[in-house]
Amino acid sequence: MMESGEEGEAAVALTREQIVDAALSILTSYGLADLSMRRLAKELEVQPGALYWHVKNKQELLTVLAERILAPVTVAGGPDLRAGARQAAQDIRAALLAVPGAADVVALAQVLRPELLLPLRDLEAMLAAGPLTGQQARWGARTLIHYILGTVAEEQTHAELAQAGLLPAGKDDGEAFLFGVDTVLAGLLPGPVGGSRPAS
Amino acid sequence: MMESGEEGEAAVALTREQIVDAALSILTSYGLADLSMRRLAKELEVQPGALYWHVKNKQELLTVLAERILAPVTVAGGPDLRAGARQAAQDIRAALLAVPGAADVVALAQVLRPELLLPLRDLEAMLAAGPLTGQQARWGARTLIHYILGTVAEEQTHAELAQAGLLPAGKDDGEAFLFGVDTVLAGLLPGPVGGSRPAS
DNA sequence: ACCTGAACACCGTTCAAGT
DNA sequence: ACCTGAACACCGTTCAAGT
Repeated sequence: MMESGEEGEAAVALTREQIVDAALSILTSYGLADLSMRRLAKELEVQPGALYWHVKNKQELLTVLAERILAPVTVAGGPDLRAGARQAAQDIRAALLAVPGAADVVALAQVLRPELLLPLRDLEAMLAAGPLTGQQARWGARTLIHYILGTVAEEQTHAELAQAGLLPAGKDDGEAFLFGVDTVLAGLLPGPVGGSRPAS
Repeated sequence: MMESGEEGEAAVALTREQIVDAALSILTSYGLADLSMRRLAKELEVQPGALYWHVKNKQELLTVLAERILAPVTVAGGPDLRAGARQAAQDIRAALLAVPGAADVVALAQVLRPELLLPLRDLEAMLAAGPLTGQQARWGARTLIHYILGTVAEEQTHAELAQAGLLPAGKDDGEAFLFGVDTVLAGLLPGPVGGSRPAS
């Protein structure tokens, strides 16, 4: 009843997809500190070396993980540039917060393979479609992205240490986050006079 | 000729200061990836376990390292708030860039023991001395700090990977950095009309 | 083509025992 | 008081050899 050529009790071949799925699952359930190649191999019931037939190394794995984490985010440009960028920032933050350690993983990927992180590129494209010069859009997007990754990385590190009992638990402060986003956007896209400083 | 009670060829006692000095030296010369407790012990010619009599664990060591890295920075408030904050941001960045991996070390310390990072607290105090409310100053300072740490962490990760041959070397982009700082400050402290968007 | 087994060169941390 | 020796429970990566 075997379909193709395999024999004996050898399991069907491990795939790259399975590895990434399992990695994301460990990350989601146990955090970045627990995501090791050996732990991952154990979860998949293979020897650690087996993983290296499917991925080049741990960095490459983290890079595709970053891509997956941001994949659900769609950055849509509307008529109001400031509102659109604000929404994008909020969506990116939400996607990151869904996965412990995601901010660190994405920050690494942005150095290693920034071209894979489409939502972040879309954010830049969105800003470039407004009144800004190309360089202003590029630098402005980077400013926003660094701010987002920095804030979320801090939140996630705090959460990780709190879970380990090393720190009291902190609150999810979306209000402080938006204050920063609005500050950057006000500096980048000055609107009507008097309305440029974000409300507290 | 021995001054006090020690005998034989036992070296003088290891001190916490020595440990921190050696750690900073490894960090400066070889980067964060090479700063392990074992490597540090080897450098000091002691067994790894000896370190744990002087420091609680690696995290505590990194925390005091962060304090030391930022120690040379003095945040001085002048008449022009925006200029002062700009200078502070630049000085903090310079102190971080002097030590590979410093941005990551400081980011960890800011979660673990933010009260030890005086220059970062001074930056907040400086903003609080202006027209901003307490919350605006607090959130504004955090926005700036997250931006600074995020940018420098990216630069340093890039440099580390470039040194390992995994990436082409990147340039020290102080101009892009200042664009971001000016953008945040323009959003936070809107000045005369028409002068609020940073020059490209 | 895909994986195992085994090794290499590491980690952080603890702790009895020594001086 | 301060440190050694030795262990525990891990890492990422490579690679000959097997199927």
